[in-house]
Amino acid sequence: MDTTQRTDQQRSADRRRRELLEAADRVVLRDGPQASMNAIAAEAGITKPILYRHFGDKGGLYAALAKRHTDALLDSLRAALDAPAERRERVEATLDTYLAAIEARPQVYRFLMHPAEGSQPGDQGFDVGKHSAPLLRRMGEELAQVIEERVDLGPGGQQLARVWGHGIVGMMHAAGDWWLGERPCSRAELVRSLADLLWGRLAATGDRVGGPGF
Amino acid sequence: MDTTQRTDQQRSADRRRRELLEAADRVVLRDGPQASMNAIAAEAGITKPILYRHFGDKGGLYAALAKRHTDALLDSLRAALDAPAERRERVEATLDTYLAAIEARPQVYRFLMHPAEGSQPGDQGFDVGKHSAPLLRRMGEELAQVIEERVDLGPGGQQLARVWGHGIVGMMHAAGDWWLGERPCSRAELVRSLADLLWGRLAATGDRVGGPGF
DNA sequence: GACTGGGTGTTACCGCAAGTAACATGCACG
DNA sequence: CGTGCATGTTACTTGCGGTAACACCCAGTC
Repeated sequence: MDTTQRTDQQRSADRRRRELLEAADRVVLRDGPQASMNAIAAEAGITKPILYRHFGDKGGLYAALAKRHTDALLDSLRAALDAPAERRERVEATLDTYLAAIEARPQVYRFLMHPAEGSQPGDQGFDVGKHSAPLLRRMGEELAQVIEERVDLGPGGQQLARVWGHGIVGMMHAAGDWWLGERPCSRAELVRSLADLLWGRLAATGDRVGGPGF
Repeated sequence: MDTTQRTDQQRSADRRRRELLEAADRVVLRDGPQASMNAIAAEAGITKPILYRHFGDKGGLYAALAKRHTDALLDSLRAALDAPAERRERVEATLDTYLAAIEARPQVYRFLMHPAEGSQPGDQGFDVGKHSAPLLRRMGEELAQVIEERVDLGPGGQQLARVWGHGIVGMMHAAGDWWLGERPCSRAELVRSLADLLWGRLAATGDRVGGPGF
């Protein structure tokens, strides 16, 4: 009855679970986010019900899979974010880390950005606003915390930090997504451009001469 | 054979098409993005095959529906963006317009942000980077164009404007999505915070005293 | 050695949604 | 009248998420 007790069976079950996750990983890497449970089970050399015993439903498998990658990516980002360097350097390193990750494994990244989706069994709660990928939310909260810790924003700073955290993450995500599709420039250029944006260059630059209106 | 010729039948087909779109709109507004073709057909008082005759497949209906809303939203945004006012005022008006729209009709907004998704019939092209909602892409391009027209960014400005367009749109989207879910502050505060971010307040604010490291 | 319990595995099925024949009907035009 | 054509239907196929029922293996135990 001791909860910390780990029997052989429990350990082997954990190992099995990890194997299944790795098989799922391979399928997602190959087929993208619409990988079916059947395909994943086949890749793991088993059949569907076992997957369901381990993960409950597709959302459960999704969550477990997403957690692995999200944790890994967040670790990298934290490292870049907490480096002992100037703020601009840290920001650029963080952007570059994220972009390098999505560039290296676009299928995984694509998978992570999609929530549970349809799932026909009865109307699930369906809270509005829940549709953004958990990865984005977690990154936003993480960044918010770092900002709040390290930047002196005065009163109301906590809320400001959270807005900024989610905003910056969204900027990074959307720009990265677009860049991945069109590849209009090098990664370094993209990083520079985004950092410039965050550094207020939009506000600092003058109007174009001869523009419309006056 | 004249392509510009419009027979009575063609006009009535167009009207029918518009009626179907409005029915679909109603269902999406009620059921969210997982609205089934059956439900839409029932709402329109007809049956599935007619929908398929008009729109090809679910993606076609999705695209037609999305286009209507996207066009409408983009018109509002253009109005805010092109107003004869200071840049900061225009930016705040644009942010507020977007946020007001998603606040007013969250279901529609949620629908717009989701691409075709799975669609099991054979692997469609499946280009990486195609997964971001068309609305986001279009808003990004639109904003990029406005930035390029009105801000003097020097050489390489076109590319910079595009990066910024997509980045700013992503910031707006992610922050809006998070805000819609948690409602941590008023819309006006959110607008102010985001505009502050774009105005470089992150770079201008000093480090926190007594922070970690040194 | 027989009995029992839990984890692993299977086949076969349900429900549901997308998409598709194949058939029926109303209506213009020669 | 018949020929074309758009509009509408019912009834089906396919594929996926998810589940029920049954079979096996291997511990521990009397």
